[in-house]
Amino acid sequence: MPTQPSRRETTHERIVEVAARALRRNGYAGVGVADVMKQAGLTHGGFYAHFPSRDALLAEALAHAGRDGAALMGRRISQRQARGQSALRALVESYLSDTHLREVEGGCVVAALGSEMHRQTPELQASSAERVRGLIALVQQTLPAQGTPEQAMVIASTLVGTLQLARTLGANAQGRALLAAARSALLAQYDPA
Amino acid sequence: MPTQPSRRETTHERIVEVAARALRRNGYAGVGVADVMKQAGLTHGGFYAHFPSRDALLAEALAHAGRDGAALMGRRISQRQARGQSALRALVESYLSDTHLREVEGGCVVAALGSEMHRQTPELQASSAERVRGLIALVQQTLPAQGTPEQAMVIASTLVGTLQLARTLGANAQGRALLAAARSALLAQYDPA
DNA sequence: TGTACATCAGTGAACGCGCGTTCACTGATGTAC
DNA sequence: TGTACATCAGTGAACGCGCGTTCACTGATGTAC
Repeated sequence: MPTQPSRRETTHERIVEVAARALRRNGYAGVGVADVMKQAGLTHGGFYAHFPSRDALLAEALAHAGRDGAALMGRRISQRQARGQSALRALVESYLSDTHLREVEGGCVVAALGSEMHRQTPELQASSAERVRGLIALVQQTLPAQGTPEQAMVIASTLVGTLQLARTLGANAQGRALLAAARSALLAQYDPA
Repeated sequence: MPTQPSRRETTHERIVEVAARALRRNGYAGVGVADVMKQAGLTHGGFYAHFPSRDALLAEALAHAGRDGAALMGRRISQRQARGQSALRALVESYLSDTHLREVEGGCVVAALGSEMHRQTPELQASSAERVRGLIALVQQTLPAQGTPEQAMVIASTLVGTLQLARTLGANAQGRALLAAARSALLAQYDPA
């Protein structure tokens, strides 16, 4: 059985969770040590008992955000599959939903940080590339057996690009029209049910 | 005939050009007043004779980057069309080229800033949305007459998402494979020549 | 069970640095006569 | 054409502020006996 986490571990985890949300909401530059600590109910002085540097926090937060977003997406896909949707349709409709459009801080980290990823330190870049491969793998899992890796890559790219452009246009008719267009195009091509 | 620009106007333009490149290379947070002025061959003190604030510079730089990227893409598309490619193929192969993968600071501003756009001030957001609509319009122009606005939206989203994910994977085999996958998928579907 | 002590998580003041912004000043350009 | 003056673009020192980081200290938790 797993030993129950110490107070220190609980706090550490809470800081990372807060940072993982701040990272998606505000971007890399928007994650401040004092701010994160305050949101975790602590003072900023204690930070360096948990992390050697702000960069180390970012690395943990990025990995956490990846797991977090994937877990949420996984739950939503399962719900839709339980209602009889194909795996691919469940993914496309979850990812390109109005909910995901608005919910940046709990959503897909690749969509939230896509254009900033290649500007980070080598460590963060490597971890970011891992997040991208994870998203492609998630898409691949929803494809039927004859689905190719190339198809998974293209679908993942379209999902990310659509969500970003829709967020830029805003959570209004324009943004929603963009989501709707991508949903029907993807489903028409890859899920002709 | 156009009056020739004053010294002041020439300098102003030079600052904006430098900022437009810095913006795409480093993101919004990576554009520093002192840095831009230095790259423009000036000292930072003179900045406020040209712009009321750093934000005002960002607004001009964003618009400039949009025109700049579109102009470059336009030239490349024309070159390819002159060699007999269809407009759509020319766009897809230019946008998803290895060159564009590496050339962030002179390339498409929507790809360079996509995930940061919705976090900016209302003025910058509005201008960013304009850049997105501009990209969609550019795609629309390359579609055959029966092409729909929805198709243009989806293609634009795929282009942006693919370029970002490829840049995150790196200018190596992985990144290039992603570009190649999207090129052939888009051409197979929308340009069955 | 109770007492004394060690360990540990967190506090809050202070630091150095970079950045946006301001401003008095300089040197060059242009204009009046 | 030449001189005197006004205008203007750019300089460089200085400012205030926020942020990452450090550190001496406190109060609570746990351990030894």
